[in-house]
Amino acid sequence: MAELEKTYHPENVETRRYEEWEASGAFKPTGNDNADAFTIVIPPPNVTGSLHMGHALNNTLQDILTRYHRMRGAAALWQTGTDHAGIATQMVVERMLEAEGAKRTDLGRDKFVERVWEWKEHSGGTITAQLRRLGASCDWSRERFTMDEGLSKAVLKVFVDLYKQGLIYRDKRLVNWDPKLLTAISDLEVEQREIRGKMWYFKYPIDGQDGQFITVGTTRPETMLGDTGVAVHPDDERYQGLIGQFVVLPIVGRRIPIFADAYADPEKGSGAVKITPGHDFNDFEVGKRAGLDIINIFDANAHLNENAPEKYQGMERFKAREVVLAEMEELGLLDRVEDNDMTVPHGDRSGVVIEPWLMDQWFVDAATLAKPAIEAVESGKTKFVPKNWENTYFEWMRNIQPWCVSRQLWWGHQIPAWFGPDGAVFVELSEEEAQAAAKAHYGKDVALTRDPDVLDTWFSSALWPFSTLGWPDKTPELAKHYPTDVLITGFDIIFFWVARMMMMGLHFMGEVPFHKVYIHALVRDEKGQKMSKSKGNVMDPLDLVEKFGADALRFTLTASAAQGRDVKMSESRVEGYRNFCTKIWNAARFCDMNECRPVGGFDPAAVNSTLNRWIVCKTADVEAAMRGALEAYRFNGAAGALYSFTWNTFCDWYLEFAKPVFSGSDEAAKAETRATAAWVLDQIVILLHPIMPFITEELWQTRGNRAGPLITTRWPEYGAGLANAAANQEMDWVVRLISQVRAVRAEMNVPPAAKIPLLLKDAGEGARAALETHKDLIVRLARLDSAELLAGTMPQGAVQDVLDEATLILPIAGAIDLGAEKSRLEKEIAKQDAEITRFEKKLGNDKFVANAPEDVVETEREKLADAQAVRAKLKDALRRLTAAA
RNA sequence: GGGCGGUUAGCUCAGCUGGGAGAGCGUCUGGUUUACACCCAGAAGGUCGGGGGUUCGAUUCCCUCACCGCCCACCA
Repeated sequence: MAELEKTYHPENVETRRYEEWEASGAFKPTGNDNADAFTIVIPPPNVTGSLHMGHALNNTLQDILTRYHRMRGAAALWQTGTDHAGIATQMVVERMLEAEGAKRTDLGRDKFVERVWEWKEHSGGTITAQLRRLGASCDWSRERFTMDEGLSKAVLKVFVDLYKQGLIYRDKRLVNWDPKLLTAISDLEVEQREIRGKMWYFKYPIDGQDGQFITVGTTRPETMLGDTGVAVHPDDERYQGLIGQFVVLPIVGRRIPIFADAYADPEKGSGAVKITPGHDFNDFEVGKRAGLDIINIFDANAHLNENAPEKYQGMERFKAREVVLAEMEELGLLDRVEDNDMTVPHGDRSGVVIEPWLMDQWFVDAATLAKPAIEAVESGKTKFVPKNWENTYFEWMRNIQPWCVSRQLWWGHQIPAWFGPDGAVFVELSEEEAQAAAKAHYGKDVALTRDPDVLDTWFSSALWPFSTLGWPDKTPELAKHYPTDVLITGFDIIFFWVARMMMMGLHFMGEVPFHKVYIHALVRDEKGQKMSKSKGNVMDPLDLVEKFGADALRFTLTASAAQGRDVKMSESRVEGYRNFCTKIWNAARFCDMNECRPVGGFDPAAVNSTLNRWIVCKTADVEAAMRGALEAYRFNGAAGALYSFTWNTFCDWYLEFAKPVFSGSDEAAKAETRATAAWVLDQIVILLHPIMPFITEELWQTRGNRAGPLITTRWPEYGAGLANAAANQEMDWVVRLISQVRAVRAEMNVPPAAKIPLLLKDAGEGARAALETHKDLIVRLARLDSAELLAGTMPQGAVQDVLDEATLILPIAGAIDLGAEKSRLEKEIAKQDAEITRFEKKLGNDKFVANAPEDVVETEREKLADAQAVRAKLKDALRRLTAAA
């Protein structure tokens, strides 16, 4: 056994252990061919990205589940890869070109895309290296990229199939146009920002009635150049006489109708509203109803185009606003100005104001695809954890809009659509097939032009759970690992990603892509602020890894990951869990020093001493707690149970009690305690491994001759031992432990209720020496009267078990208020009475027995029997207590 | 306008099915005893946001108010 250093140094361990794991193929799901599959697909990080705290949390949780299920014997696959991140990546490379004094358009499409690939090869691996540093045990041999050959094939097939099924179509409608990035974006990529703006009221002269005006309000004066009508509410008394008349649009001189439409709200503004169908989503609908002209006044850069009066042509939109206002004022047509709080759409990548712009784009019929995806969650085929996110999902899915999937970018999957000379479109898997289709259509070969647009990045992400497993080919991986077990992600991409994977998975695979969706919260700084570069409060997970080790960071994130709560990170907490690593390390050192070595064939159920029986029982408890917590996705619960068991139960109590045994002369007790201590430490190492893989692997391998590394050690063999250990424990250990405590006290001349300072003052020489030697333990013993024991150190659910033994414990401990105990017992009995009545009533209800599922009824019967048994025990205890008193 | 979440010790937060008010950090006291000062022992500190209800019993369930945060929609 190698001698352990005094403190644990993660920097000497983590990278080395990780490389060993990866090189040995430990991350591949090949451990057990007959095993059940356990599958997680990673939310593919942007290839341009670097690891932030959200990634660290997200991937730690995935790794915990993967390692946990792998150790439990599953063929665990954590499918990894990265996303091509269309706009983000294109922007990065464009900025690089700018620095070289070049422009994307100078290079041309092919050369540019080549540059992006080059960039990806050189710099795209940052995030995957960082994930390794964190300890992520994903199967790198299966790493995919959304633009690699296989995934691109999947994208093409999905697009073509959906097109031929009528679920993708080309349409001319208003889209969100980003005038900086020069592309359309989807509704989700539009971010509404609060702006303190103004409302300007314009007077529009009525045609043919000098001096008569109708006043309209607007927050965007420049759009008046594209007005083609003025709407008033059909019932609005004020304007009845004007309906059907015309106004002469100032500056432009266009004659446009005043018409009735319920869209105009008499309560708002002047009650009359200018209609600009070309540049406002609502106005577009109103204009369509009223048959208004649609005039587009902007070019792609949101500068005024040839449809605007000459002096405005080429003018930038906000400049045009000023000029319009000045001109209107000069004309005496600016009625008034008011402050107006409003939200203005901005591009989430570019940050500029989004312009509604009329153009041809490709759309996915999301409403049709959403139906089965809604049903799957309604029926529980896919469940969200925490469940309340299902509301968010339903809300969005039930009101889903067509998804604009075409982007005017160069980096991405180019849309497989070709146009003929007359604009007819041919959507096929390849140019050859498109040519063939065109020939069939035209009766001759024609020149085709491919649509230059690419697909929204999220289009390929939507296929991730099956495309990464080989689809459209029928691979063994696809058969074994789809549907995946659980998706772990943040709430911010429920719409972008989760919902779309549900739609695509159900449509193309006929099954949900995952059975569970675990939604974790955002990682914030310690004050609860969202981390952002501009606030300067960003914590780099890699800095924390450097400083405290990956295990400490992982444990911190895990312990903070309470359901439905934001995770607040603070360095002091990471430091605390670094200390926890040291604590474990030193417990192992202590065990080594005392020759506690793993004993082959050790049977935890066969130990004899009270101390050892107790710790074995507690170990079984913590294993059950950890397993239960993980299976309910209560990561913090698992971390908390292991933390307090390791530190408080094992180190503070068990090892302290073990010291007198080790220094004593009872060789048999010594041997058993050594073996037990070694076994418990092994259990701690095993149980902690999913959360803290590095230190546990290091301890596992340095603390004895092992058949293999911990990561590939299978858990069930240990789990069986634990179940056995728990089952064979007698429940009188509390009493026996108290007896032992009393014996130790007696040996040391320590009166049970003594206070330490008093003892020090009054103790005789022998006692003083004992006190000096064993002070910490004695302080603990002094604290450990039966009340403490009752409250703190019992196995779970033990209140009632101990009450059963109350009459035995009470006289021994002698420190308990008998009256209080009596009333407590009486209360417990009353509670059981109530329970019994409730169950009896329920089981006496014929309708319930007849209609409820059998197992439910059976459970109720069991509960009744339990309650009756507990009540009998309580009664007995009460009787004995009364007798004793 | 619709929806979701939060309000527990000085700070950051746990508290799963109603019965003990908790952890870490910080503060104070005492300790370097051969696992650990990244430690040990001990202490102080909370009317679990306000009010009402259900219950033998509410931090926990229901209603309501206040404040904070987030998401969606709308915005002439």
